[in-house]
Amino acid sequence: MLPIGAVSEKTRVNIETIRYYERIGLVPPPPRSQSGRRLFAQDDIRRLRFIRRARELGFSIEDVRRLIALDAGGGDCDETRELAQKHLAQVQEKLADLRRLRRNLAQLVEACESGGGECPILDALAH
Amino acid sequence: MLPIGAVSEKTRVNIETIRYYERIGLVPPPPRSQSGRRLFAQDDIRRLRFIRRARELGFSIEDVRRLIALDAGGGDCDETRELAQKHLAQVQEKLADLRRLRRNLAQLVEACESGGGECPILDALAH
DNA sequence: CTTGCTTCTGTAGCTGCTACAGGATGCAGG
DNA sequence: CCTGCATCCTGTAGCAGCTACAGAAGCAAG
Repeated sequence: MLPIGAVSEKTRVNIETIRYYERIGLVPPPPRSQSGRRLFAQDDIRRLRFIRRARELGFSIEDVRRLIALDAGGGDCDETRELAQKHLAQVQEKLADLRRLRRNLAQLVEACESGGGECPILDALAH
Repeated sequence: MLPIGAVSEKTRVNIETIRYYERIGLVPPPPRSQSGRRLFAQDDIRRLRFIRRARELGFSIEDVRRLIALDAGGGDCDETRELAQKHLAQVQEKLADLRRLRRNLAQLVEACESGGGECPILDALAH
């Protein structure tokens, strides 16, 4: 049974974030020492790592909740894949948006570099 | 002089957002009618459009503030370009991050599609 | 006069944390 | 045993950039 600081190091999840996850019910409230300090078991550490990896893959907290449920429920691969595919599609969309944005921005910067009278960036924003 | 609803339509900036911009000092408080309703002039409309375009290019509110100042100050092209370049660099970074993310996610989904025993996605999250 | 649209203010909510303040505990050295 | 520092606790507020109310008031047409 480890205190929150050690768990934070082991899982690379911020202390405040661990407490936050407890507050929103993403991890179960761990037992406490006599003086009221949290004491985490191996299972909690596993779950926190699971959460961190899912977050690193960009899943929302709500998605993480579902993934945890799927994992606990024996691991329904079809549902899991569907969730991941949906998320992947959103990532693709964001990528497309960001690429458009980059193109537009790069064009303006380029126009700006080639000089001229009025600043092309400010000009584009104004008209 | 137009009321906020008309301005919202003309600029395609949400009514609530216009009021929000006024609150944070991004647009100056317009004069009011006798009954206290905002009345916007052509200049306000221009500024709101300017802001919308800058926001669509992904500039932060603070950046927009600077862009407005640059525009008002005669349009220093060097400074404007620098701002835009910095922003462009951030966009590129975000793109790189998102591409990494997509790769990882796509790999998992693919592994999942080819079937097998344990769900590869849940497995990856757990280990 | 009534109906229904617009606008007003002020406040709370969203996501996912992060950063305090102000207090209590735990542990190691002297 | 005492001191001092690290760790932990709770509760609240802040970040970005809006959006969504509630509850009141004005305005215009029929």
